[in-house]
Amino acid sequence: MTETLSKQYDPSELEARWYRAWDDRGYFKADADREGESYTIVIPPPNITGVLHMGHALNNTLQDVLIRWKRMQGFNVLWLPGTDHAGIATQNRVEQELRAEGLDRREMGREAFLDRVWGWRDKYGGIILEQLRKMGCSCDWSRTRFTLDEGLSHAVRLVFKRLYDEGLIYRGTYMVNWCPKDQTALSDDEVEYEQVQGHLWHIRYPLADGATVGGKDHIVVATTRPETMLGDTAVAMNPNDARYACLRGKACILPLMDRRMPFIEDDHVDPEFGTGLVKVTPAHDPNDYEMGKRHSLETINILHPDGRINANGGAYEGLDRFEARKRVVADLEAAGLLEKVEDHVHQVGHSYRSHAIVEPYVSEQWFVSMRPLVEPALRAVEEGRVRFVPKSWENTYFHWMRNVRDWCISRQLWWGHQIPVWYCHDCNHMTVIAHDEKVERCEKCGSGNVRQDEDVLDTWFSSALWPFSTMGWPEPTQDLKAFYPTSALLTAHEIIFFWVARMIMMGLKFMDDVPFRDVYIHPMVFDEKTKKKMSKSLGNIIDPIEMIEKYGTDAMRMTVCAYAVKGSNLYLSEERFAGYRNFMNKIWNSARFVAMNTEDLTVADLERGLDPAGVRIEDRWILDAFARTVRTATQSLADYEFDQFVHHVYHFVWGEYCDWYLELAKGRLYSKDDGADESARDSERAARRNAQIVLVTVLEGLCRLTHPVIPFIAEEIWQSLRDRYGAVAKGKAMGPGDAFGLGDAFAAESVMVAPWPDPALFAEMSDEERARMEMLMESIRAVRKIRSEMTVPPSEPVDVRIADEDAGRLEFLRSQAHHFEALARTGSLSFASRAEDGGDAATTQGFASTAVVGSTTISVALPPALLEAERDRLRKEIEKTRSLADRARAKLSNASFVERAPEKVVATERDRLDTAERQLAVLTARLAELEK
RNA sequence: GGGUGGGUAGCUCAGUGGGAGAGCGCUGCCCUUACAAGGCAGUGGUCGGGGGUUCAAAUCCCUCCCCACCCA
Repeated sequence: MTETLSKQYDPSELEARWYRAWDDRGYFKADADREGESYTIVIPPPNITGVLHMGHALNNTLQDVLIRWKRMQGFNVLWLPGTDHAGIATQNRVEQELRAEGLDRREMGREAFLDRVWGWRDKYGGIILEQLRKMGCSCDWSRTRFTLDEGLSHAVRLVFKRLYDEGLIYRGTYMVNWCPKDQTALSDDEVEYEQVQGHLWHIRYPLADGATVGGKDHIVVATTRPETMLGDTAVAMNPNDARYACLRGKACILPLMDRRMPFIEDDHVDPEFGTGLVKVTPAHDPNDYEMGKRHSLETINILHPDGRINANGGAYEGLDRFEARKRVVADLEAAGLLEKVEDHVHQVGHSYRSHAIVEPYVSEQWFVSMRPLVEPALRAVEEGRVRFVPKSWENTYFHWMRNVRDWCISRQLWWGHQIPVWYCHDCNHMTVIAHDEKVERCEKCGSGNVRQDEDVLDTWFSSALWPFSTMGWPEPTQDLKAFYPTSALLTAHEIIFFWVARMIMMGLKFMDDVPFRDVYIHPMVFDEKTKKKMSKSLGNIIDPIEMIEKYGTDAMRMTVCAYAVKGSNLYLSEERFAGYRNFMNKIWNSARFVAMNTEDLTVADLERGLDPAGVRIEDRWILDAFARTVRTATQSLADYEFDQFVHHVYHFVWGEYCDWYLELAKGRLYSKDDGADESARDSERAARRNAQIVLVTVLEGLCRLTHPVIPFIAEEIWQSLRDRYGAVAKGKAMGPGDAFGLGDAFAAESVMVAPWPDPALFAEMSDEERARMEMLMESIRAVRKIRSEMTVPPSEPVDVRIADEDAGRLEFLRSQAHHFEALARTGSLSFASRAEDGGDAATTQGFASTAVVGSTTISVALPPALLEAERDRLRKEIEKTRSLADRARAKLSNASFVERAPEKVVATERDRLDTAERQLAVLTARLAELEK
């Protein structure tokens, strides 16, 4: 498809092209009839009102990484996408539009309004799914679901009916959280508590019938919401509070309302708080509501549903609750009844949707009885049938589950699943049905005088069914059989209560099995500069689409994976994205390098494989490093350690493949086969071919390994390789013992459906050999370091002498002389078997700078002018080495260390001391010479 | 008030009993024919404070301080 890789890495062009190709070829589609183990994820359905933010980008990238990885591993994969109708948010959005047009939903009626919302949804509700495509998400779009789809709505009604029939759903008048702005009830979880700087007003309530306490004719109560006094019906004290024992049986007069109220005694009153006396407002405070029930107090509701004071508020009728507060306080002050006002910081509940202050409000609502559902859901996690990752989130889950109250599920909205209950006006019977037909007659008395409940269900009620309602439940579909329970759920911790816990309950209740095996809780996205959660109102948003346009999708994906550290927040700034765009550029250019240097490499060459005679240590080293990278990186994915996966890949690509292997291979690649005799030319050609084979093999494997995170660039490069080497026979061994599986990989038409790289196909090297390779690299680095510290211009060759008493090491280094020339730009290179001979290198110029690598002494010839600089360098080096030696010596001279520490540790310490002392000897001797 | 997580390099974070690490940033040198979105080399840390256990503590225990989030 792609002939050559373009000079410039241009993400936007190739991303669009590949996404279309994958989609056209049907790679995203799951097949429920396929044999084999399945791997399933259902998407946390984004709201239709949403536009993609960084949290979505993270959430969906991680899901796509897992899905692409498992797909390559051969699992029968399903990633099921969809959206959530988001009752309050969507209704608000459309009402806003209406207001701008001077319209009101109540005037237009329910049906017309719902038409309008559906219209809005058809127009805007799919935006976020389009954005997921742009992110490269490999969802099965043919299975896209919406919580208000007919199938899912039927599931909702059926669940409602079954729970109702079992007595687990009930209707009743209770105190709920009320949002006066949206005029609807909210569940406990939909209330967010924010710290607010408020006041504590101390109010005098006169005692009735001329009574006194402590010489005063009034008592004092403290409150943060003075306007609620309009609904007070008692004053409470602790029964053990001796101070107020004399008030027993007495009464007081409620100011402004002139209401006579009893004193009651209740254990819940804290004698330490405030004056030890509390006003009791049963209609507007949850604690007072309970107290009111215990003492049979009158419950006086003083609020209209929109937050204005109603007729029970006397003179304050019609005022908004906040205006009423001001007026009540002013009037109390005027009457001399305001004892004092204190500043008071407290938590105030706000609606998580409208952000209006929530009122405790008594009304008739529908509830789900939680206790019977909680028990099995708790056990599922306790017994490990559902596993939280990181595990610590289990505590959050347990704590919530053990303290949960019944769930208020009715909402005074129109957009949503209307409650499937018909009330009979004649016999008061409730007819509850699951099918989607209008109920004409009461099922009990047959009366046609029936009316459906106006309200809709909490959006989370339908989300709770998502893992099975999306697969066709209650029908026994093939999808359910193949893909339920799902494998993993990925989400942020903020919806563990809203969603995760409820899915577990509903899954166990209606599917008789958990909805997912793993729950991976990923971090929340924060802004690196402000250290705050990204939010529109703070203006600290990083728009993922903008990042994609600037840096490419792959860079965006890799960035969020790199920072998806377990159990931590994710702090992002734009520079991070640029960093990983640079990484894409790096891979791109390494692929170009490979292409430019393998033009004469043929399919037959690859099939013939490595020529054993020409395999070099660096070839084995890079194959070994790649195998190890595959192992550790794969384990990282299995552990949901996306940051570690990125780290391993990054280090291999940049630090090993590019920085070292490509450089080490250049000598062979650039060699002109114009050698003296035929056999020399042949062996040079074989060596060159080996380097080419290794370059291509590792690059191909890298494409497969990185594909889950950076699918586009991986595919582009992989296809460019396949264009040239796709004909390599399947299962063909690539040389003695080196079956890299290249042919098997290219049997796939896309890297997306190619097999996951198998580290066992790459021969790993022994520890000794690896150490040898590392010694070579360290020696090269030692020369470079001296060059750099002595400011020798890069273009100027330096003469180097390498001395080692270990004949094996010396011989090895001698065999690598060409690498010193290429990577450290050495001029004349000589070898000596005695360390003292190192100084000979000086003969050419004036003196030599010395470095010690293990038992090897490396001497770099330098001009006399640098003599003093070298002395300084040596002194520093000696200082460092000496402190190392001292530390080791101190440990070893400690008798209890030698006695009690494991033998291995002691041996390591001895080695350390030996090495340091040997280095010291060489370095101090050199310094002494130079100081002569 | 209760709970959870955390405090390690300028920044973001790994590291959970045996010589303090990564990426980015920063400094110096270099347009060396894959890549200046680059190369080579380097700087940088009383591992929040104090105490303890241990031959040995960033790591385990106690205590204090600070931050974040959740719950009431």
